[in-house]
Amino acid sequence: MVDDAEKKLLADVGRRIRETRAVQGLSLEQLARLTGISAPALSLIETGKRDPRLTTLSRIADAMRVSLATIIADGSHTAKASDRAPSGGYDLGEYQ
Amino acid sequence: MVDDAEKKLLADVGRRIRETRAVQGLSLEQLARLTGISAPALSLIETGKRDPRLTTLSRIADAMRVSLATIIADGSHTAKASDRAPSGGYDLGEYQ
DNA sequence: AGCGATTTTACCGTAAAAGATAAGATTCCT
DNA sequence: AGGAATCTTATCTTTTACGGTAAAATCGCT
Repeated sequence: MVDDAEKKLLADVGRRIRETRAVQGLSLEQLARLTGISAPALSLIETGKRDPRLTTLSRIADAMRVSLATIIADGSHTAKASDRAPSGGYDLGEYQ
Repeated sequence: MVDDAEKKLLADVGRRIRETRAVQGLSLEQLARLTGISAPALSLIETGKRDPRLTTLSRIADAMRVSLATIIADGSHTAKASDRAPSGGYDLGEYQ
């Protein structure tokens, strides 16, 4: 996680979790009990300082009764799956 | 990761990654070069034997030019975000 | 069957996630 | 201002992801 786009991703996901939690009026302590994830760990995730595992995100989404997609919702290629990034960094080149 | 639903989640996500990779005609070795994730690690993820970090999934999605949502696409509450799980396991009870 | 490519598995080392706990720092009250 | 709840940060321990490498296993091929 040295990358810059990755830091943004973590920050965005964390912000969405925090917003969802706020809407439901849950404290970190309450969400910790519901998920089995400690409050300090949740805090780190919500503030984008930790790179959570897939099942960790899943437990958070489940506890708050929202889809994983709701929490992740990446801004980049968000839907169609048929969009070509014009020149987005990687180039398959000789491979493929 | 002792849970059963979590093992299913990892298996599902792994299967989707493998399918996407197959469609694009990439080998593990090629995807490894594109993502910076080793081929053995990718193999473990695709076979549901590893619980990947968020940025790891993101790098895989980016390399294959698909959205994170495409790869994750949880089956449970998959979209609307306004669906109430009738009694899906957790009960907020006194909290909330 | 045999060969090459691809994939899986095993082992080791490093880094980082996650739990527990405690101590600060904030925020929100009255 | 003072106090309580909430959130953040730090430290320590355990677990696990990840890379590298190498060895098996599997899967086309002709």
